[in-house]
Amino acid sequence: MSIDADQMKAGSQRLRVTISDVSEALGLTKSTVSRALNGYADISESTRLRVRRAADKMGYRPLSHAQAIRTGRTKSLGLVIQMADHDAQRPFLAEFLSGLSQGASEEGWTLTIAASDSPETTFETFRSMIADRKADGFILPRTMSDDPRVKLLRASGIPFVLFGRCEDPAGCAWYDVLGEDAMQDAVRHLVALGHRRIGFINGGMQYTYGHLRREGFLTAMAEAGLKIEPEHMRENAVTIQDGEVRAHEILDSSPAPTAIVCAVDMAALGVYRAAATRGLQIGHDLSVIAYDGIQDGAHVTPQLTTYSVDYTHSGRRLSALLIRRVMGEPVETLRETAQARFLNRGSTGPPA
Amino acid sequence: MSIDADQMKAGSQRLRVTISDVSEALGLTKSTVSRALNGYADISESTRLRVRRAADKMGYRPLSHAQAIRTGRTKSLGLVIQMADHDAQRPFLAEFLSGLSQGASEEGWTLTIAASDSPETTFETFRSMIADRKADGFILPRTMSDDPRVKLLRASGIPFVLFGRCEDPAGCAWYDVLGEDAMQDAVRHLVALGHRRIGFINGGMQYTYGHLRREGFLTAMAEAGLKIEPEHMRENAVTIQDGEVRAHEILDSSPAPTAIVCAVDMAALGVYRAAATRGLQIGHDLSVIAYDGIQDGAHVTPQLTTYSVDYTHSGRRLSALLIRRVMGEPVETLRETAQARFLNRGSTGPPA
DNA sequence: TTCCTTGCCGAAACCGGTTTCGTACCCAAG
DNA sequence: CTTGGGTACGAAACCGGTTTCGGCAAGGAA
Repeated sequence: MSIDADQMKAGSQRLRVTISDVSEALGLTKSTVSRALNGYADISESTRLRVRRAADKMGYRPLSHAQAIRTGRTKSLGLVIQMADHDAQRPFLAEFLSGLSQGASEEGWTLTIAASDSPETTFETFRSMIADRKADGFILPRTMSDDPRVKLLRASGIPFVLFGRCEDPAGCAWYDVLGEDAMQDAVRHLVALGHRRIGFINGGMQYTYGHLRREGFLTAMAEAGLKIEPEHMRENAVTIQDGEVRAHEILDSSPAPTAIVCAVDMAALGVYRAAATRGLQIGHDLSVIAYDGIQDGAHVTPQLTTYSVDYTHSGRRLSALLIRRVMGEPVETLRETAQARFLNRGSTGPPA
Repeated sequence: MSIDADQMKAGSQRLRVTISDVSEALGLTKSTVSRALNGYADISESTRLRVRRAADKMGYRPLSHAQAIRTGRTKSLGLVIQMADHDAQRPFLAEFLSGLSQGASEEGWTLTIAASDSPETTFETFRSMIADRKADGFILPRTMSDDPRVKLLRASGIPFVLFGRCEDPAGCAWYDVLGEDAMQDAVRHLVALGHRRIGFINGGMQYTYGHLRREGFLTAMAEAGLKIEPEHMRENAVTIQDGEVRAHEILDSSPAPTAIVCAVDMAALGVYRAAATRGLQIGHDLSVIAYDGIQDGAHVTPQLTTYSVDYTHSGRRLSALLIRRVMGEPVETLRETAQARFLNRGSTGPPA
């Protein structure tokens, strides 16, 4: 008869196995069992094994909130979703959450989330989660250049990890995908195809990624000896509508660029629309390369050439890093970056 | 000097106000303070007020995990996101989570989420969350006709609330939007415009909503004295691609319908594509009415006429209901339904 | 006056763990 | 044979709350 069966019979939770049950079954004290399971040095290897086995056999699972009262750690990671930019994060929110959850549960941790409808309430949400110890640390997606969340957490001494990077690295652990390298690579790709006039539609400039991707673009342009035309540069495009508007502006210039690099896929889909309106054929009259790898990019014609980010994996890494941070590892050892994967699809070609 | 200032000064958490601090400050015992704050009857109104005020002034916030050890309640709501159908839920996941979070935090509860990559792991995810008491109850979105999650939770005696309805209402609390009424209304609307041949593209038939919306459609068709053409009926379309395929199939029939009702917006966007391919003008050559109210529906031409569901509000109600359920209210009093809101936009017109 | 409620609060146990401290035991060194 | 130092575990305090139980004092009925 399994533990589950026992529990079911008891209705709900009567027969939960506690640490006392384990210790009594072994003729040891609670303290010994506790230290054995937590790997203390003053427990002999033999009893450690004995305890470990008995605990497993009896189906003992320590209650994290019972541990929390003494250790102060809830074993839960906090995430505050800012609804203000949920339009921008909508395409990968599900994958991202999935990754975070996987990374957390692999270590027996959980993911506690809260949503804030406005930037002002974001602060209050953090404060109350911190005050109530609802999370041991926080994941901060969409890092901004001057991020108030970072200031708050830094001042409060609460561990956190960025999805993105930070100019002032003090106290900051992070995971990021090198968007600047992707932008650079995109330009090189277009140059190799023969393009000389290349436009750039950037994403939100309040975020650090905006500046980084801009740098990447400019670097590659300079490297190729190409001139930067201000009329070919636009910013803050994170939706299809944004992209469409910016694309028209850029294509109104003369000479218009023969290719456009977009910092985010959504903007690129807007470029598709603008091109359709103008009778331009993507991949022929106008080349487009973007970044993110959202699903919709595979469902337009031609398929969008882009740099794909694995948001599931990103989430998993972020959770892993944050857990290590909460457990006391120094931030310096908790910084990872990765490269986006190039999806060479149909939206590029030699200039017409 | 505020509490926050005290805490900041202390570095991290040294000066947390405990219930003992409050009781000592008042010359009472912990037990009296506890009962006063929790509304026990054997505390006089005057001391209750005194305690309440002192607690507020001192910034006392009970730790939910400290309470949990005795009460057994974590004050957290569980949500397991099934990645299997995340394509279908992607458009409103953010709003939904936001609503859930709002509803939870309004009562001082939190939202704990986990993701399961496959239907098989879903079960395991629930089991481990239950075993570890990570949540006091669960929200079950996308209710299925024969839902294994319901069986599991019912058998375990764990409270839950459905986003959707259940044919066997035993132990089920729920919140749902009456999609069948919307489908019915959609048909009436089209009939009023003069349509006689109306097609129907349904969503996932494993879900209860599939059957309900089908009933709604059929009821209104019968009511209008219109014949049901099997060639005009399709199912299991939850993505743009699904909708596109189904639309072509239906439009290949002859006589083809002059209007199509879709159970989900995504499918309707597929109908737009099929229509474009065939040179049919939506709202003129072919009328379309759908359901969900996703953002994209406002960004196609013509704008999609649809029944809009407020997923934020739905989430908020679900949290509220589940909390009441966890606190012991009987399920019979915890069932709510609402109507979708008709967005009469550009995708309908009289038959050509 | 006495007795019995009733109202209101204190004392202490309890929840399920963790952590500090003390100590019995064993072995090697003096 | 004593002494010193680890090793490995037990005893008990502790974390921050909740809940049971008991008792004191005031008030009403007998």
